[in-house]
Amino acid sequence: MNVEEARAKFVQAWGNFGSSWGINRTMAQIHALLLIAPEALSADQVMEQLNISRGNANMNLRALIDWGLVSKELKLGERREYFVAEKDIWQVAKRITRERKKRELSPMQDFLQELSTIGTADNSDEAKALASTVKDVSRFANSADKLLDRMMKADETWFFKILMKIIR
Amino acid sequence: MNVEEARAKFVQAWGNFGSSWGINRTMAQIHALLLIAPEALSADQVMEQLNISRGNANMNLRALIDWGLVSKELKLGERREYFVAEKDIWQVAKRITRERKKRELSPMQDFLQELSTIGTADNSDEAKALASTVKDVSRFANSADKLLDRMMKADETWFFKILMKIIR
DNA sequence: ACTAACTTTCAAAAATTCTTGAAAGTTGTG
DNA sequence: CACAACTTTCAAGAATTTTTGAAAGTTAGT
Repeated sequence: MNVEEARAKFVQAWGNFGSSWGINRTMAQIHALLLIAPEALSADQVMEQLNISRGNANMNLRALIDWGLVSKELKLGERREYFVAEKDIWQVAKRITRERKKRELSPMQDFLQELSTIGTADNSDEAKALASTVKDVSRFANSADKLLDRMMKADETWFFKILMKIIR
Repeated sequence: MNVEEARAKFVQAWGNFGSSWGINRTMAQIHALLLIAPEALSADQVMEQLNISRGNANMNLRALIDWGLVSKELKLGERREYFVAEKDIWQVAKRITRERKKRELSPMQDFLQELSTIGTADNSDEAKALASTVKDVSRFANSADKLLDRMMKADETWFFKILMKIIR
């Protein structure tokens, strides 16, 4: 396997991986492409290398910027925008965690909070089972929330230290 | 909000939550329905409560069983199968983690392993950038793998203890 | 072995999500 | 301002994923 093949495979694999994680295939592929690019790439280079349309490239690049995974880079005296990926994997993990937490965990917590205030007047088995499940899930979600917050404040060294302690 | 509304909202919300986590909406809704059901439900009851077809109910119930989140329950002298969800949220989290790890993390690790063996003969910037990214991602994936393994062996009490230590 | 009571399968339809590309928008330069 | 060089938008089309429902399969009881 030569380098070109390996690069293509990496991009492909990262795309599949991403799509099983709620990040769409193209967005993940662009991310992969930029992760292994020695230099910043223009939108046109991304379009050409992945064989995707201008609109698609633009939309997904913007999404990557939203997530904090990619940033624009301007070259002196050039009109065109270039893009670079954050290369530090620990930063990447933290940013993905932050976005997903915001989009998925927080709304769920708000919702559980809202549900937990329903009338305690009803004594049916249905009401009891619901209340109990809501309480358990809330407790779990709150713990996860705290854990992720702490993770995101930590630096990589600290993270690996904790990790080592946990896995002995 | 009465109990019926609250139950419906819970099922709905769990469905959305699930679908942002690679578990399809109906599968997550069935799971929610069973989580808050005081008693085991038959396939027909699930179909009726969620307004879905027999095929759909059957397929997703089977998937939930595959994931270890639901089990069949036979009532004496009855032909029909009933279904119950694992109610312990910690168990639920562990089983979801186990499945996703198996389906998503392991293939990625295998793939990175394979890529890491590519010829070190090539000295281009492209080759160096790829090798470096692959190495970093591998290291991260291996750590995550170990952490998750350990988590899955732990019991809930132990988990919360560690958690408290981490989040102080 | 036959039937009735269920469960499972799967090809086609529906729903959802992603992609395209052309048109509209923006911005730096002469 | 006018133009060229880009970037952004978005409605329509394509691709993918999910759902349906009827037919086929299974199993317990007689």
